[in-house]
Amino acid sequence: MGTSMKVHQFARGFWEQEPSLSLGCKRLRPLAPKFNTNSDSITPFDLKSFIKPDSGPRKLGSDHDHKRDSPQVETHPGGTRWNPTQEQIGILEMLYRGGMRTPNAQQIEQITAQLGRYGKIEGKNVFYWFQNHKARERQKQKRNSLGLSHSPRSTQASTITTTITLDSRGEVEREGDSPYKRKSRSWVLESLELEESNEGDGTLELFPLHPEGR
Amino acid sequence: MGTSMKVHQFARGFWEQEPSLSLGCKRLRPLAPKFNTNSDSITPFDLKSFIKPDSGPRKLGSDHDHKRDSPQVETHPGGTRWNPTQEQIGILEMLYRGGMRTPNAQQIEQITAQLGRYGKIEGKNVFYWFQNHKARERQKQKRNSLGLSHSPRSTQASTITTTITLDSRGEVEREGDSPYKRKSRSWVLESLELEESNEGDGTLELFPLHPEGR
DNA sequence: GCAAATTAATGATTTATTCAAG
DNA sequence: CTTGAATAAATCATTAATTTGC
Repeated sequence: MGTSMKVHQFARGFWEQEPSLSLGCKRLRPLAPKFNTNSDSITPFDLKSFIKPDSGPRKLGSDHDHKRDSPQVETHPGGTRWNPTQEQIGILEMLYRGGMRTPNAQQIEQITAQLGRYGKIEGKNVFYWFQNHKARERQKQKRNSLGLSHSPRSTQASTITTTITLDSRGEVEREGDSPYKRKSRSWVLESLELEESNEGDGTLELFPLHPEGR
Repeated sequence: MGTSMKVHQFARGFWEQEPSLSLGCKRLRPLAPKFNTNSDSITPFDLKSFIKPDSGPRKLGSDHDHKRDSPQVETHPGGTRWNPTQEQIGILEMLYRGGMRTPNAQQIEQITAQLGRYGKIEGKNVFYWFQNHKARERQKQKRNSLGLSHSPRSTQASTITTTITLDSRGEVEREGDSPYKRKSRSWVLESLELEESNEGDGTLELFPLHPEGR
């Protein structure tokens, strides 16, 4: 328990050499009397340790039985993206209409748990769904208000406005009315089988959690 | 897959507390209304549980500090935001100039480990640093090219050419010329001392990892 | 010389845009 | 075409550097 750190990733690194980039980009005000307090045996910063060992690009999504993770290259893993079921979508929309905009960590956790009953899903899927749905609803609305005077083509009639009764006591935030409120972002551990061996070899996956804004 | 979705722990963000006062506040968990999830997965999906329980809507705006120390302060012991030391900045810049743009999970992990020698740092700090630095270098450059479009004076005479020894074997990718490549985002567990078994929620913190793109 | 007030940097979040799988 | 996924741009918020008045 404390400080276990393990990663699971799926990407390759990038070491690009920028020829010019230049611009010293030094801090303009380096005058700060900030000194590192520790001065013990600081290794001279071994650059090599930063080199990407290239080792572990992992696939994500469907995790097959990679007992010993085969150094699978990052080729698109099978079943890459989430494919929501009807129930999942329905619930998500219900929540959305109920006023939920950008769930926080706990909420995502729970939503994911619940939706997991209807099909495979991860926390980040929920997160992304809200992000996308919010954005797209907004842009759809904008398009409507603009094009409305023009061609009443898009049958986007009647916004649902179901206003579910969930006891969102005063906390339902409407789509556009929040002046803006900022909550801090939370970071959430997503999951993953961690039947790892000792030493924290469990692969973890996470997702960020944006509380919402503007 | 084992399909054992392990769950998520999460860490609340830092909520401003006393802007000026410093004192080791214990990290408090926001204490979410996370009721027992062990109610089996047979729950018919309780909508209520999804409603924003509060969990930290930070209305702010011109609002100032309230003195009320709600139990959800959760200020990190050290302080709120990462304050890089000179060494850390130096190394990061070195890496940046060396071509690193958006490190992947492993890289961040290592960088964080190394930089941790010089001061407190978390993985997400590294991640954010690269994001911000990249963006700000870019905008600085743009601003320059616009304002100084006529001065042939390239103030940056000699490119550093330090050519860090990292054996970026064939992995060097250019900044702007990459046609485009997209890799999936990775999410990495950052770590965390989690003590305080508040109903078994270890606080974990993570950071996302973008491979880079475009 | 110090400390409150001001300004400049920059860490952290949110939103908008883009890419591509299905 | 729809939409999940990912990145970049914009924005917010906080800390440091700097200035100012004593």
